[in-house]
Amino acid sequence: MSGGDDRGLFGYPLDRDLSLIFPASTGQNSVSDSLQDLIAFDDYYLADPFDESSWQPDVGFSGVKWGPIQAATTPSTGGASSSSSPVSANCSAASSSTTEAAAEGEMLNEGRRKERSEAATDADKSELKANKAKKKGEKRQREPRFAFMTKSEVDHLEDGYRWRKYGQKAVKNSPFPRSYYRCTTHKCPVKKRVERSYQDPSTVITTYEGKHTHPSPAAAQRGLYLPAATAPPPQFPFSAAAAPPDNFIHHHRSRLLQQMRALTGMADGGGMQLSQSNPWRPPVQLPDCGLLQDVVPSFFQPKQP
DNA sequence: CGAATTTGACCTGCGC
DNA sequence: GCGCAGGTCAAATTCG
Repeated sequence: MSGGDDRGLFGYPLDRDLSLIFPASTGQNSVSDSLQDLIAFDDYYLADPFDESSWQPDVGFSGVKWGPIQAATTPSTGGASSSSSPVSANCSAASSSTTEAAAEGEMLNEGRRKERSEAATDADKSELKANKAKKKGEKRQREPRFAFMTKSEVDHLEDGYRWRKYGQKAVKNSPFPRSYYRCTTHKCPVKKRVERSYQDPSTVITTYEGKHTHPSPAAAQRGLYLPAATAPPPQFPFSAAAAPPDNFIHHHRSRLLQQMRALTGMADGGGMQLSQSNPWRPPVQLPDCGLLQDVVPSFFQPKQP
């Protein structure tokens, strides 16, 4: 982080800025503690949530290497022409496979259920075989994943969505188990895995997979989320208005600031000016598809003309 | 009593 | 083909 920058993400002094994002009820650490976390962890990210090109589409924890992110290696599935170029920053392209993958996964699960059921008919079984045959030769495609580390006492961090735990597994070379959660909203394909780092037990590693097809319940409850017609579902695990997981923005504050500066063409270290007419309104036009908007509460965003 | 969690079994993919 | 590890299912259990 550059020195001398005592302005927060939205131009407020840091304390106030972060408290806007993290209401007192959600904050576990003091702002200064969190900023220390930021410094400590900024170099140890698995993927940069603000740079889709760093999203690694098929990286399980076993395959994770800590360190700088390389260009995304998109899975080469049957003639896909993605080659080695980074994932497009285009929103629709980034989300295109989500529903298909979810449907496919559901089909496989359905097949398993039928297979296990003693009542499964021959017709069911043949249908299952057909499905399996269809799947054969197609490499199963995973949805993009995004992982981040958080210093926290609790494993399951509040992120505004409702999750149901559906599994837990022991992790090789780690005394801590990995928990599997699914979004409880009907037909929402998002899953997340939570595990504690064996290298630093105070650190929780959370991996999100997929994109929510609905606003966060927490946001809806507060009436902050725009209607679906005007606001697309969040492209990022966190909804626009819901509080992101604890420390998330704390950990990525420097990149948020960088991106904000890039968007505004502001020189590094320059403070942001707030609109006097509307103190809640940011002085910048956020991109339609930027991930940033999913972290920045919707009420910070300027209205479309 | 319904919802959520736990947990052992099972499936899949991958490396050898 | 075999074994291992990750991921998921679903019955049993616990919780509110």
